[in-house]
Amino acid sequence: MYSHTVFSTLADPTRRRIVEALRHGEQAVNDIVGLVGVDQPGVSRHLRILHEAGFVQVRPHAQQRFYSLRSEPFRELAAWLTNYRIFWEARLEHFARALDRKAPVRRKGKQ
Amino acid sequence: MYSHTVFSTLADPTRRRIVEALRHGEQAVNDIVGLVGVDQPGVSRHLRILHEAGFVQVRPHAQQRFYSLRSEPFRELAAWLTNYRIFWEARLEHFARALDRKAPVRRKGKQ
DNA sequence: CGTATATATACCAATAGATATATACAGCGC
DNA sequence: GCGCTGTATATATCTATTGGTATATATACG
Repeated sequence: MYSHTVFSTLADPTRRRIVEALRHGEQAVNDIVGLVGVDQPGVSRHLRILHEAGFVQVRPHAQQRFYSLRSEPFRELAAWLTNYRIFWEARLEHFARALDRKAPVRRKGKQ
Repeated sequence: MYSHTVFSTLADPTRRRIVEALRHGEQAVNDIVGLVGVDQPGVSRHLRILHEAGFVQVRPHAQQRFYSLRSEPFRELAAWLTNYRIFWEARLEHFARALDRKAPVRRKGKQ
């Protein structure tokens, strides 16, 4: 068995497409199949990896299984990235502005 | 030839250790060897991949080559992560606070 | 109870990536 | 010029992952 990390999980382009497909809400497996262009067993295998890595959760309903994203790995990624924030500081303003609603940034003209 | 993405580049733990080793400034190849626990040719091969992926730049000096981090891939990663910010919003305060020096967050006493 | 549908798993061939060993090349000091 | 050190590349081997086909399991429905 192999334990995937956040990065190795996202290293596969098919899995990134699946994550992308789940961005706006939960999807049944077959819906995902139609979106990512891999056959159903392939999608199921990737979903298992995504599940083991904590990226997705499942909600069974009838014969279908609805997958949706979990937040933890994204937080982990954000935390990792924080260590390197000096390298994308130039874009921090952008970033910060994205948070406006939640915690407005005080622009002080570069101080 | 294989073109690595930001994620597949970081998928390898040795490369993450190399990036980590470069976090606080440039290092010569042999210094990195001592830090990451892989033999020198191995480090060189990983450095090549990191270079091709835009993670590092080189400054030759005498026989040594000093490697240092570039910002672009980190910005790319941050941009990707932005699409999923709804998933780590809970931690945004933390995040935002990390920026304090640059753009202080207006704490509204949790509102 | 039997059939259809949705999903998961097993097995396979092909491929990609990692590590180590050996080798080549370049700059420096003597 | 010669050897020494630092760095890069080539080769071989090994392991892990991918995607496909076929099959198994589970739930719904008539």
